[in-house]
Amino acid sequence: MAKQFTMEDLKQRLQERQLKLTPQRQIVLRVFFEHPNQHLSAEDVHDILRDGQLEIGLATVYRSLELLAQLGILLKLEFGDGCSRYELNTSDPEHHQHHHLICTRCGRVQEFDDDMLEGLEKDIAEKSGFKIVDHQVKFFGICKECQAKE
Amino acid sequence: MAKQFTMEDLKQRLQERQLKLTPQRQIVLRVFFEHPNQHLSAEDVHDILRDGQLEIGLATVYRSLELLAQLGILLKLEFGDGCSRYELNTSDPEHHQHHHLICTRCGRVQEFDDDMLEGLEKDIAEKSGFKIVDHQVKFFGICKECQAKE
DNA sequence: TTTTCTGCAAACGATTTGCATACAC
DNA sequence: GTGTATGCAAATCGTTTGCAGAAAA
Repeated sequence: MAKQFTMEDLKQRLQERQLKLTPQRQIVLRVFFEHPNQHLSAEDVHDILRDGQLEIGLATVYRSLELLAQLGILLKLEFGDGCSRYELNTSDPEHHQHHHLICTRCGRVQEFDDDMLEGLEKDIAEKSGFKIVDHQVKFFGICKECQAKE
Repeated sequence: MAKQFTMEDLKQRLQERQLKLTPQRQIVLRVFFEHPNQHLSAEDVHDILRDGQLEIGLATVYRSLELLAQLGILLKLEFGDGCSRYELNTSDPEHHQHHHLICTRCGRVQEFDDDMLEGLEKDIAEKSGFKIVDHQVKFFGICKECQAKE
C-alpha cells in the first residue's frame, strides 16, 4: 500500500502553505523520481542536475530538500557518513516498513522491506505514553559481497 | 543480560591493541559512568569535564570517543540534531534491545527497552544474505509532556 | 627509549545565512 | 505589486588533522 508522490502533490502542498512552485523545487523532486531507491545527499542532487545541464545553487538544493522533507514528500536519513541523505517517502500512514542494511565493511546501504514493528509501536505507546508517528530502523552487518571476499 | 563495562575492560582492550591507558581516556569513560542513560556529544563531555575542573582538549575528547566506540565500549548514535552522540554500550551479543524515542516537538530522546527484532534479523539474513551484527531503531513521535501541552 | 598521545591551532566539509536581485502569484 | 525564492559569498558549526612537545610502556 505504498504511496507514490507526484508533482501534483508538491504543487498542492505548496499551495496549502502559500509557498511557491518554482522550477528549482520541481527539478529537485524530479531527481528523486528519476533515481528511485537511492539515498541522495544535497551534493549528489546538485551533481546530477549539473550533469543534466540544469544549473542550480547548492544552497537552493539544501533549502529544497529540507522543504520537501517537511512536506512529507522526502525522508531524511542519517547513515553516519557525514552528510544527510534523502529518499522519496513511499510509506503510507498505516504501514511504514522502511529498513536499511548498512554494510560496515564497504558502506553500501541496501533496502529491505518488511513489517513487524507495528506491535512494538503499540507496546511502546502503552508503556511510555509516547505517540509514535514514524520509525527508522538501521541494521549493521556485512553484505553478501563482502562476506564472499573473505 | 546487560553487560556493564568497567575501567578494567578499558585497560584490557587497550592492552590487546598496544594502546595506552591515559588519564584522558579514563576521565572520558568515567563521564559516561557518571551520566548513565544519557546521550552525550563531544561538546557535552568536554563541558562536563571542564565543570569538574578537568581540563582536556576538545580534539582529545573526539579522539577518545571514537576510540571507545571502536573498542565496543561506547555506542555512537545519530539523532539528526547535527552532532554525533554516544552512550555506554550495555548490550550483550545475544540481545541488543536498544530503542530511542525521539520527540519531534521538543527533541527529547527517551529510552525504551524491549526485544522483538531477533526474528526480523533472521528473516533478513535469509532473504538478503546480509550477516547482521547490530541494529539501531529510532521511533519518532510526540512525548507525553508535549501531548499534554496541547 | 620508543611509540603512542595530547593540545593547540589551522584546515576541513557539510550546512546555514545575509542580502540584493529575480520571480511566482 | 507583494511577498517569497534564488544565487552568491561569507559565516558557522561540528569534526579532523599536522605537528611539536609530553607521557605511557
